[in-house]
Amino acid sequence: MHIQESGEMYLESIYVLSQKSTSVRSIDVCEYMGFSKPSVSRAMGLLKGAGYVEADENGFLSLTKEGKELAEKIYERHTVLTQFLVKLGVSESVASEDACKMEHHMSDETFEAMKRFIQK
Amino acid sequence: MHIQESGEMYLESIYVLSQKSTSVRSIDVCEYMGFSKPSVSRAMGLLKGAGYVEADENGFLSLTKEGKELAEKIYERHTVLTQFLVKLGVSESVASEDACKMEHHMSDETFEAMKRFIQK
DNA sequence: TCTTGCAGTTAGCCATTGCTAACTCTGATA
DNA sequence: TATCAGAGTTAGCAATGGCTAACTGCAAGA
Repeated sequence: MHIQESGEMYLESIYVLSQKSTSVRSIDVCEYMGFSKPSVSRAMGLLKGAGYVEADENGFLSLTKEGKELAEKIYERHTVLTQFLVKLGVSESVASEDACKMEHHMSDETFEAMKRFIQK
Repeated sequence: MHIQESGEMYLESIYVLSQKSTSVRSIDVCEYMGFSKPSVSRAMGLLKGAGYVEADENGFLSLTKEGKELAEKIYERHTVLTQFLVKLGVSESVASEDACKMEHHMSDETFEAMKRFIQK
């Protein structure tokens, strides 16, 4: 199942919020991402349909196995890319900001090369 | 004047084509980018309106001062980013492909850091 | 009980950016 | 001269992904 950059951002947000709190609702995603309720509602519907997200009867969101794998992948890219840029001399805040944008636009090969770089 | 990622790609294409040939037409941009004539036609209209591109009475395209500055900036990012990734151990073809996507998504600060890295 | 407020959904708008179909215009050739 | 091909434009479709307005449904407090 193909997923867009925006879908990756939503998954990553749910993943991050899940680590800070035991329950994540759509409204938490709204607040975290700065998007409106309808935008998040539609995105959740799409991600549910694609099998990445589930919601229980109270509307609490959780990632499926596939959703979690993808979210972890993106989140790892975010953290590695941030560290990588900081190691290159970029300021912490700009590094995190750029990581957020660049994380969706690189191949596994490039990512692995950056990972090797920060490990040595 | 704000410009989208797609606009940057069009400017970069015109810039690259201008260096290979003395005259660049819309149809050359179509062939180079793999887009249809209407897509390129509309993009040229927008870029003309935004003051980045001009066309003479024969339809030959040229970049304005602002257009050229922007195109050069993007093109420099492309070449520096490609070299940077190759230096990190990424294969030439993947480096160029990723550079094409990432060049639109990084701050000046990150770009300068990458430039410093390849110079040492 | 009635009302109020919060969470979520539905309907529909808008911009971006690709596309095809079909048109115009111009210049070259039969 | 008449036709034909190439370049460019216009009109309009589709998907993506934000938005607001307005709705529903529920739970808690007056």
